[in-house]
Amino acid sequence: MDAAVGLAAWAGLLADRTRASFCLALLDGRAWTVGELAKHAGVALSTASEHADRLVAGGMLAQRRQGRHRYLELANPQVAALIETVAAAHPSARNGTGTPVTTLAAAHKRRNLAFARTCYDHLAGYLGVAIADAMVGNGFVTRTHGTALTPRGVAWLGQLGVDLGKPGRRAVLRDCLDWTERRSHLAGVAGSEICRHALAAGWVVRIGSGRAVKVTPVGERALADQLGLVIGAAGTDSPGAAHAMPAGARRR
Amino acid sequence: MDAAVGLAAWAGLLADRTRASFCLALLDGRAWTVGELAKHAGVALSTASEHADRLVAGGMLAQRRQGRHRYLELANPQVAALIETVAAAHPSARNGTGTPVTTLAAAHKRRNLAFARTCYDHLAGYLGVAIADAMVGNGFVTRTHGTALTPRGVAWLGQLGVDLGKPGRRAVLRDCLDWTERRSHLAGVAGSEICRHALAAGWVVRIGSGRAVKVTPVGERALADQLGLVIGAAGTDSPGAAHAMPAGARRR
DNA sequence: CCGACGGTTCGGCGCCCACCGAAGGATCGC
DNA sequence: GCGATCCTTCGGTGGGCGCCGAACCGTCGG
Repeated sequence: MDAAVGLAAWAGLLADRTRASFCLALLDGRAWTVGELAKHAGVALSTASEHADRLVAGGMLAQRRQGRHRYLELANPQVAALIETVAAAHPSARNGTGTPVTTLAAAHKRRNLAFARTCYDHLAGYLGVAIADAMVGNGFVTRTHGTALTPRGVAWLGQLGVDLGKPGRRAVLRDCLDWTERRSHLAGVAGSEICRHALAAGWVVRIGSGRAVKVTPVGERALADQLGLVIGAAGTDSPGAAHAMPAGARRR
Repeated sequence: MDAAVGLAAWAGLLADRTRASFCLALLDGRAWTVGELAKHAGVALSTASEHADRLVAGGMLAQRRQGRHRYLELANPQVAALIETVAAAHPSARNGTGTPVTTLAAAHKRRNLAFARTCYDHLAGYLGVAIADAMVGNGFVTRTHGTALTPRGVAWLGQLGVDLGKPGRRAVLRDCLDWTERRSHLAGVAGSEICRHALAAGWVVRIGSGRAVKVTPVGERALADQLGLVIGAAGTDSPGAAHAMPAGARRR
């Protein structure tokens, strides 16, 4: 009886078309913003916000607030597995429309596809995290007391032709949590300038119209020379890559 | 989006306290009448009848009409496994402070349930998990690559008089998450046959009308002989003997 | 300072649905 | 035939909740 209440409450979280749509979308293992989820489900932002509240309160989703964004993801792998199981098993799974339910395994594959992309105005994905790590390894960035550029790092940027100018309101360097890698990459003015330079110098080029980018041979050499960073042959691009991104949030 | 509708519809079947109560009750693998379910859930007969309609229409339950009775049971083992999984995993463990007003009788009932019960058509609870572990320990079941019956396990079952027959659609052996022990017990055809044999051979007998069972002296001897499994002084329906439950033996 | 933008809160609307009691079968035992 | 039992159908009621737009707030970048 008591168990029935709990079971009903849990099922109730999924028992709404919009919330179910959220959860299915989040099965890709990434974190989506409220706005992205709203657009995906076709509801107003306010509605999506309220649904997000309920899903978080019910323990189905976890959230992380970053700046003016609110990122939502499945609370844990157990929840993901459970949703997958239910979604795969419910009778109408054979919907015939050829839209199979996304599995976590498939999502991992897709992760490799989008191994490099832009996030706002800086680099993200595997590439972004790798660059961040390499800069720490080379002593250009320190993370001992928060994340900051070292004098050597400033010099390195200057040698690339990047002038950070006078300190303004925007942080010079900031960590930005990468939701495919679940680790931080570099944002802020420096992150933005690194991205700008990488594009300008032909280290990376955009793939299609989305946020995905790929590393050119020139870029591979430059990254190896400049940062000792060896990029594996990972980045296979495919039309699916851009499609895998949450709609919206592509700016600039 | 299409999938979201289906998922929401399916979850919606469980997203009601009364219907969830039905499904949980039906996890004992028996067929219940509408009247029994109504009384169990504490709703009017008419209400129960309507809920039964919805659950049948949604593919969760199957029905069989016999004379003036309408028997309801879970549609298939897959549905049973799904419900059990969801019930075991839903995060109502921290369901809030005040809830459970438990009577002593209810507590005893629950202890019996926790000790040994049927789950759909196989054994669950402490007993179910212990049997599963013992079968692994005796080399009858392997869990190296998923859970499977070994040749020795097949032979053991044969010696009990259990013939698994030809492989059909249903898995021969499957793990089923136990919601009191939070560990896996054995389901599938083999799990079902073990339960059937245990009841037929008088190893266990049902307590009252619910899912709870208790191990008989014959069963104790048989489990010790066959599996080297020593069960403490059996679960019983008498309040005084509740202490006999192998409290120290729980978990591992 | 400003405007742009993502998100939240609030009031309100409308619909869905869980529930009940009463009336109406259907089936059993006699 | 009769009454008893089990169930279904139907009308009505109440509450919950999904949805929206408008107002508001905090953050970002200039």
